[in-house]
Amino acid sequence: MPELPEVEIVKRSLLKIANNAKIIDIKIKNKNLRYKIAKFFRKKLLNHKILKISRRSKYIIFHFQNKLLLMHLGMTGKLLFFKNKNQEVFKTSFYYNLDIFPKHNHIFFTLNNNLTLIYNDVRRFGFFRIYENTKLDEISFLNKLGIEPLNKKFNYNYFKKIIENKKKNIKNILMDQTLICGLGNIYVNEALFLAKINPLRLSYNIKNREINKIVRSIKLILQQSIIKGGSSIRDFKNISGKRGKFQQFFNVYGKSNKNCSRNSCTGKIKKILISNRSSFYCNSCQK
DNA sequence: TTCTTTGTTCCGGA
DNA sequence: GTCCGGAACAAAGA
Repeated sequence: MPELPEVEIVKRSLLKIANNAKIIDIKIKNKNLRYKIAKFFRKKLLNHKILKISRRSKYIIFHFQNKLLLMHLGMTGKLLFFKNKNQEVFKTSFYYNLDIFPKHNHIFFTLNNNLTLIYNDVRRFGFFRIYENTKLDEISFLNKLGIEPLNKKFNYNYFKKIIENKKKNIKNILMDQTLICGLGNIYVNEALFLAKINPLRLSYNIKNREINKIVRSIKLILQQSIIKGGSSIRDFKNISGKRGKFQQFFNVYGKSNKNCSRNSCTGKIKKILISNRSSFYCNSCQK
């Protein structure tokens, strides 16, 4: 499941390999992603040069002259990079125990640097959308997003203001993309473990030192994961062709009934549903 | 056949 | 009007 760190890795990979390249062909094998690929998609991007590639939350933005291409990877979206002689350069992938099947290759972008970029998505919950003569803050997917958690402005004071007036549990606060963006189920679970906070705690009851701890845990877990190359679970390869390793360091996600990994703790990892999402936490050290 | 997975959006109740 | 939780939605694999 691509969350902020994985999307950041994809962006960095794209920057190295596709920035300043011109799109010289596009083949669409399946239009039916989360939103149907728009008419004239190919025509609108053909012979356009990628001037810049940026990330906002879990979205990647390709910048062209007077045009933007917004990409979201959904649950299982990934990019494969091939040299034009069909040699695989590397791939970005995010899921458990499954290989990448060509039948899920939906869109092919041929670049003028001998590379072909392939969008592969098993569940087709990802999407592409083109915006012409549009500013970033006019895009509805982007202008409702909250603060980037790795931004310096995301700090104790900012977070305290967010949570003191809310009547939600802390897990739902962190999952709410209009407050803090880019965190998904995995990193929320991991950050709360690190901060020793029970995911069901109501936000307005959380003490000042705990607020501080949560902010620091979020930043730490995201930074660590980016450094380790994204957490992809299996088969993630970054620009150097190496797999992401962060998944080996999960402490709670998917660890139901396992012993707590904290040295001083004898608790077990519990799995509960919060707003219909699996939530994992230690029943002993997360208070 | 049913359940699970995700982020986003929509809707009803408080 | 606002806030919040729950459900729906997309597709496919187990």
